[in-house]
Amino acid sequence: MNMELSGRAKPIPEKAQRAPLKDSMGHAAVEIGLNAAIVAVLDNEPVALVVRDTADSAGATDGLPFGPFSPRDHRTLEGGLRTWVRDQTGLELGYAEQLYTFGDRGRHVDPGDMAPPIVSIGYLALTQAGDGRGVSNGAWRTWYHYFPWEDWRRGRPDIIANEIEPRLKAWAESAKPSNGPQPLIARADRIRMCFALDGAAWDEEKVLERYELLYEAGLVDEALRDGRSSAKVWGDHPRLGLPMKFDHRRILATAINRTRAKIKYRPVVFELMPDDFTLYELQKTVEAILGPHLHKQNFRRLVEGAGLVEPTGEMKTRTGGRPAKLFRFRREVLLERPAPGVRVSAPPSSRN
Amino acid sequence: MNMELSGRAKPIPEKAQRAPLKDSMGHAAVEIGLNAAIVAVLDNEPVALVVRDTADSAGATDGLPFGPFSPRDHRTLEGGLRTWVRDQTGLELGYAEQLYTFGDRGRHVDPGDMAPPIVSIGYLALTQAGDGRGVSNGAWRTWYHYFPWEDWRRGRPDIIANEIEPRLKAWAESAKPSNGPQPLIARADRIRMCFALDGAAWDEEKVLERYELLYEAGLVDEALRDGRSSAKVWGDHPRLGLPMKFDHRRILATAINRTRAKIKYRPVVFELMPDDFTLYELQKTVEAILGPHLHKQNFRRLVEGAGLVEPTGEMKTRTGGRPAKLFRFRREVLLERPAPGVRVSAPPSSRN
DNA sequence: CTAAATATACTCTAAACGAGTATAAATGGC
DNA sequence: GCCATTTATACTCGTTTAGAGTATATTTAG
Repeated sequence: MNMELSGRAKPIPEKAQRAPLKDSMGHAAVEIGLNAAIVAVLDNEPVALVVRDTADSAGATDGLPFGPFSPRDHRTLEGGLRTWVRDQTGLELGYAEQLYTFGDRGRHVDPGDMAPPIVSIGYLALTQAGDGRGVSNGAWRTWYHYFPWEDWRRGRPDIIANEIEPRLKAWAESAKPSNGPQPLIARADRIRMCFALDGAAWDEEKVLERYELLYEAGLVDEALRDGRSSAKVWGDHPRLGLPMKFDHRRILATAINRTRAKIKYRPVVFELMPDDFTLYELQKTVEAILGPHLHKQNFRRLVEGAGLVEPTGEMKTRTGGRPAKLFRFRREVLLERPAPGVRVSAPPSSRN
Repeated sequence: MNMELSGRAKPIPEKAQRAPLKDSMGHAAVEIGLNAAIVAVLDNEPVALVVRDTADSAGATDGLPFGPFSPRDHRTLEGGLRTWVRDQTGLELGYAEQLYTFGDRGRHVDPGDMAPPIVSIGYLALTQAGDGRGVSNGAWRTWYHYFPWEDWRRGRPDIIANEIEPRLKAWAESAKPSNGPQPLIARADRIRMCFALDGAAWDEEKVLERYELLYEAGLVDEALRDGRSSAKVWGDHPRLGLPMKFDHRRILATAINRTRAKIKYRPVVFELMPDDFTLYELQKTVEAILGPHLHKQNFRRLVEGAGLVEPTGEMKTRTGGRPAKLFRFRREVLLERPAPGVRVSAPPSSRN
């Protein structure tokens, strides 16, 4: 709590190897990592705030802002997170919610690298990227850098048919002559559902499921690094998305997943918007998060009909066409029954 | 992992006072508690599995099955949880999901009592209460013992109008002449929304919000115990629900909340049901969780229409009337787009 | 045999959803 | 300044779904 309030960036804490810690009963105490997936929309592009190891830029891997939770310095988990984010990026967090606590991670100890915390708590934060106070450290990067298969803005991404489908199917085949207990859902079915193969519909809310499937199949770099996959050599196949430090990519997947789900039933888009905006800008922001294109006329009807916005009275000219009315978020919806999100209606034509 | 597999119950671990633990960088390591809210439906009554201090039965407080996470013994967080539950209650957990990680708890140190873990991870488990293998320790108790204001099965519970409303309104009044920064939502509004006052509709998904509001207002025993409320004396007012150990009541509130929400959009009711059941039994189970009565004819249409169940071909006689067809869960829905839950339609007449 | 209880099929209406058409008001190139 | 283009916004229409009610079938209790 007695940390600098300035935006100057502190280096990510370097940790020596951990000595086994025990309390008086012999129960091991563990170190807890706090991690923030900070999401924004920049030029209709969904982005996350990543920090980079400044040490060696050669094998530098992106990571999320993070730091250990120390009950002595932080009164609450979220408080600790905000402190770390401020120190590392200069950003003062607004909306933040807890995502998940991960504890079953690979114990990779890359010599020269930091050891990951045993347990890490992931948070989702939503903010405006271009709200004046920029970040002093770290950079906004499209989340599609890490999850190229999630980018359906120009139709089904090629990487699915070219890379993911064949490699996953090979993985599924390799498990066929199993004599042990069959899993509840067969690998082939999981693959089909996750990646919309064989006519299945694309579900944009399966971000985490997809990443974990790829991890399990050993197709993302983290799986090999953690020693989870049997070090299969995929020849000269390109890597599937950029890897991240520790389990940060999994946390980011959880964050994207939560954002996509929550935007539909809680008014969280407005955390990503400036105070005043046009309905088209709002729609573009929703589309940046969700992917497919929405029906413009219905979108405006739904948003206005749900009482989510109210006109400011001002107009925005220079839109390239007829000037658009400016709207603001109608805060009072929070006092109405279950404050709704943007009920989106994707045209079936945009599926697949 | 090398623990007994038998159902014999182990006592809840007693801990001495904690010595400050630090790693080589000076970051404090903390002890993590794993807590299970195990939910079932017994005779159309929603119940949770609680364990009781056997030490002194006088001031005995109910608690959830729990124990510390020790990375040495547990490979995963969930694995550790399953071990603790098995040891303490003899129950082998089926469906389980992580709820939330709590870290901002009161540091109450009641001499003679155990010290609570600094960070506790709550899990929700769903199971059948009467599935043969009973529990060897612990008891199934209605969750309305701890949350009487959630029991709307016979209309609005009296405790809201008689106890909660006046005390909360007094608390809201006491904050009126504040000169500091106003909170985003006024206390009076939060009270109205949470407890459906002044014509607001009851939202059965605000379980956690309600408990936390009562905690903040100092109206639940835990608040005073934690030193969070200014020890207001509420005279001879009855206590609002039974208190629980540590933050277990908050975890149970989170569990109820999640169960009520999830049952609507994922097929989780079936974790609470035997393999074969009638549609009426299914409806009664849903109503036990959600509260209000559903429209019978529409319920069956929705459930059948969504492809959630399929007839077994058998009939159940002795229902007190015409025999009912037996159904089973149609597992294939898990392979269809977003596996749906029971889309319930509460008649507006049952609101308020 | 009859009343009461439950199961289940079917109908009806209003609202919501998804998609399309029409029109208004700006910009930019010529 | 005119016109093609672009964007904003209003309105219509058919289909689906939700909510509620009616009718009928089949059992048990007495």
